[in-house]
Amino acid sequence: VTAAGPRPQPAGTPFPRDLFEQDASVAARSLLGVLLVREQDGAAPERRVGRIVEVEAYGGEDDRASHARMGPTPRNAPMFGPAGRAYVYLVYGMHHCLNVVTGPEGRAAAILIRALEPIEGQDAMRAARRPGARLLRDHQLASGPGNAAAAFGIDRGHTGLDLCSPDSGLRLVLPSDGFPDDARIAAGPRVGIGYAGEPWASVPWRFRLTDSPALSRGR
DNA sequence: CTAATGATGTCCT
DNA sequence: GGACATCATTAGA
Repeated sequence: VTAAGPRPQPAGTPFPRDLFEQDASVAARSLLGVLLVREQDGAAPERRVGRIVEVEAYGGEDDRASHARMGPTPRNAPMFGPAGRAYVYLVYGMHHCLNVVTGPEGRAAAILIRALEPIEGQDAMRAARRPGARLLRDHQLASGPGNAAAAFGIDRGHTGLDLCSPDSGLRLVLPSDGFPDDARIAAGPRVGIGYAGEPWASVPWRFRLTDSPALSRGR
């Protein structure tokens, strides 16, 4: 993964997959500032674009907070697959969460997308949220993992999709104005995984752009 | 503003 | 049967 800074981004350029072929915690940090693009679908005629502002890294069988902690299962199988693909799961029976698979094939790891700052297609995002949430400000449309997936119309049908391919209807795009400064990035413990015990409950694998208004509630 | 709680499906024990 | 990588709503200070 190369230097930050302005770069032209011709249409049809694939996202650099090698970014996801390193440790999940390193890759997660590098995902901050990257754009998630969802092409229009039947229900949402607008293109939707969001900047990733909050992520969490999850490891393999050793990470007691990871879905991969029990080894391969039908649900977590995508985590053991090739890097750069989507792993989407359902939490609490109703919310979808989008992850980017990292690491070499056979080694489970993934990055949870926890919050996005809407850049384009805010109306489509609002329409995709549950009825009660449609009076929100733009920066709240995708703040939180369940909210982000809902705003982009993501569900388990997207699992396995190659997020690095320019042909995918859901894909990643490098930021046209470069990666954010380290000074804007903060790390802290992951949310909602107290059951994992130490050191997993405290390891600082949640990364966020501190000055973004679109962060999730549990800072 | 914070705290409590119900919704709801899938996976693991 | 219990727990869950959560969210929206309601109740209370």
